[in-house]
Amino acid sequence: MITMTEIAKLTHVSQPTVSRVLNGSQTVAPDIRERVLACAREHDYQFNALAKGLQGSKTQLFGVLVTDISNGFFADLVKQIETAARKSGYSIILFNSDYNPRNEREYLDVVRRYRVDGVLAVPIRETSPEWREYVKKLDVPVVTVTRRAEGLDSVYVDHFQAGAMVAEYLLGRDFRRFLFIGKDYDGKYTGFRQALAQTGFDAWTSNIVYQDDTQLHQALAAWVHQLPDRGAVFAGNDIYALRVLDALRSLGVSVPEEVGVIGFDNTSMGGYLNPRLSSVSQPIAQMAQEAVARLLDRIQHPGQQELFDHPLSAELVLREST
Amino acid sequence: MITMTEIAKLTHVSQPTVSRVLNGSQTVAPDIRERVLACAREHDYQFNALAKGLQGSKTQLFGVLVTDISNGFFADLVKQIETAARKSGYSIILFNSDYNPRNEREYLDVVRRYRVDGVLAVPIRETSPEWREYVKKLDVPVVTVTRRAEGLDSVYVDHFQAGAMVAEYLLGRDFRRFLFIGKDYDGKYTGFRQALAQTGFDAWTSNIVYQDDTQLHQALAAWVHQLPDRGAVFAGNDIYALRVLDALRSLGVSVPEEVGVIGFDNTSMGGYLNPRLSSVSQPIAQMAQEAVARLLDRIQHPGQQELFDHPLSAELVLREST
DNA sequence: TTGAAAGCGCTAACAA
DNA sequence: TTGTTAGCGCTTTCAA
Repeated sequence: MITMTEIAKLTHVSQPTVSRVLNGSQTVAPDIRERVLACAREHDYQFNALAKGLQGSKTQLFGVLVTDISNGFFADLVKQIETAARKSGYSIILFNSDYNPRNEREYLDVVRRYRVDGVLAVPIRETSPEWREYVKKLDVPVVTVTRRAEGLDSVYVDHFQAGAMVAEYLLGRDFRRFLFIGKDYDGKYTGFRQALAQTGFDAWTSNIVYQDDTQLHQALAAWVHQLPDRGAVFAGNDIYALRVLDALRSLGVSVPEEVGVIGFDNTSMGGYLNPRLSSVSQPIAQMAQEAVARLLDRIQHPGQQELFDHPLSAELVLREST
Repeated sequence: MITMTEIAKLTHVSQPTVSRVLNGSQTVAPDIRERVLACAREHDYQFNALAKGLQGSKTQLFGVLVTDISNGFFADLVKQIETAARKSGYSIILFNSDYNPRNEREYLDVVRRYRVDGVLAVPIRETSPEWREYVKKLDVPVVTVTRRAEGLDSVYVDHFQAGAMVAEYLLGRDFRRFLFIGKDYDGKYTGFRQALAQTGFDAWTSNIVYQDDTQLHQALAAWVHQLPDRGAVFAGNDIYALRVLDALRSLGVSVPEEVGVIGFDNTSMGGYLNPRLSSVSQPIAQMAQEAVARLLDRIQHPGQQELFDHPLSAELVLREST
């Protein structure tokens, strides 16, 4: 691939002059400019981003760490991030932690090796103080996406509030027993429970941690069986919801007549399922844009103090399943 | 971030010696090694990948171009590619062309700027001679994934054969009229038609290009209406299939009794749909691994002539929808 | 308006 | 076994 030095030789000017032309400096004689540009075009010159990044800090690269790109929600998120980044001339190096903290830690190192200008991360252990300390010590600005991390810039949806909103809605739809699919420390579940507790339904709600389809099937069967009232399942994400729907179908339980189901993330398939899935929608594009904007801001104004911590709100998308 | 030169100063050795230690050279005195390693650890040294890539060619970076990461199939593919690449110490720069040739073209330039060691691409216009010429002229090895590009290394599933397989299967299931959702130049459709033609069903098959749900709904309604026999819809991908299923449901058509539906890609949701979706499965992990292996091979042995063009075979995954 | 020179962080000769 | 030197491709002074 041709370099500035080579173009300089071919056009009989100095290499810095080539640099000036190619970077659009106005202080170059028109004839030289023409000659250089023509030569660059002819040889399809592409600047060496590595050399550029070597002295100035700007590599025009973001590191993007997600937990699982094969989850439609994160796939959408990455797509939006890529789009937003590209608009500012940034490319993204993608990492998939697979919910493994070891990977997450390793990728934060890799990201530094490439001297990325910033990092967008979907953290696994955003509540872990050690993790936050580690991140803060990095010499790269990091913005946390979809989850709030204390002391770090975060662009996220308030899961606690979203969970409460789901509870309120389900109560209004005359569901009286509740099952959450996911971890018990999940903010959605905390908010969900608390809202239910206020109306005295605390005792009627439980959670199960998804392991595999057989386990889910059995747990659901048991739960459905002991239902005195109409129950609702709140799935931690749409993938779980899809499986719940399938399990209920094979159990012969009608949705939403006997049991309601609501998902989380409002992935695009939801609108086409049978029954169509109610779900909690997160403003993915907005999150991506704000996160990128915030990161660019941090890059342009390093050393700024105030944290960015502005939760976005989720929205209920109601369909047939509730 | 600390550099080799700084470590050299702190430990009173020369910078190349630091380089030797950190690269595991055995020709360094144990005490010096210890001192240097301790210092590097203490300051959390991370080598500068840009500086490294600047002279040697190896950046340990792959460019990965896909058409649409938000499609579950490609999301899976990217995940597998990332995993396979990481095993060889590679990171990936991700690009999403959104089926826009202009983007594709631009990203091929960006990829060169970062001096990636190789490119894995899901091409949009793999049949276009200009595109192939352009790619061949790049000084970066490119491996085409999921689609075959004449004259380029390609790791793909034979869509023509897969389409023929679908035709054969559907005929065996007593379907007698056929509708393909997708472009008429799609290899799947070509193979599908040809196989049907051999049995005299050519006149009974047509295709529609998906635009939006309303259009799909109307086209399906018309098609269903004029069905003299039991018909089957072959969707170009599972996303289309999901929409077809939904449209048929709202048309009151029962699947698979009146109309069969088969998808393509066998994305994970298929097994949970109602009815569960038959689909054509592509060996994603295998494709990713072979593509990465092939690319590494090209990088290690540049200038090798023979092309890699070995189609993998697709597999029918039969479920309730047919 | 242009060029010469230095230097970013590293690897790769070559010398000692 | 270690250090010196040069150079990858670029930007950034500083002179001319």
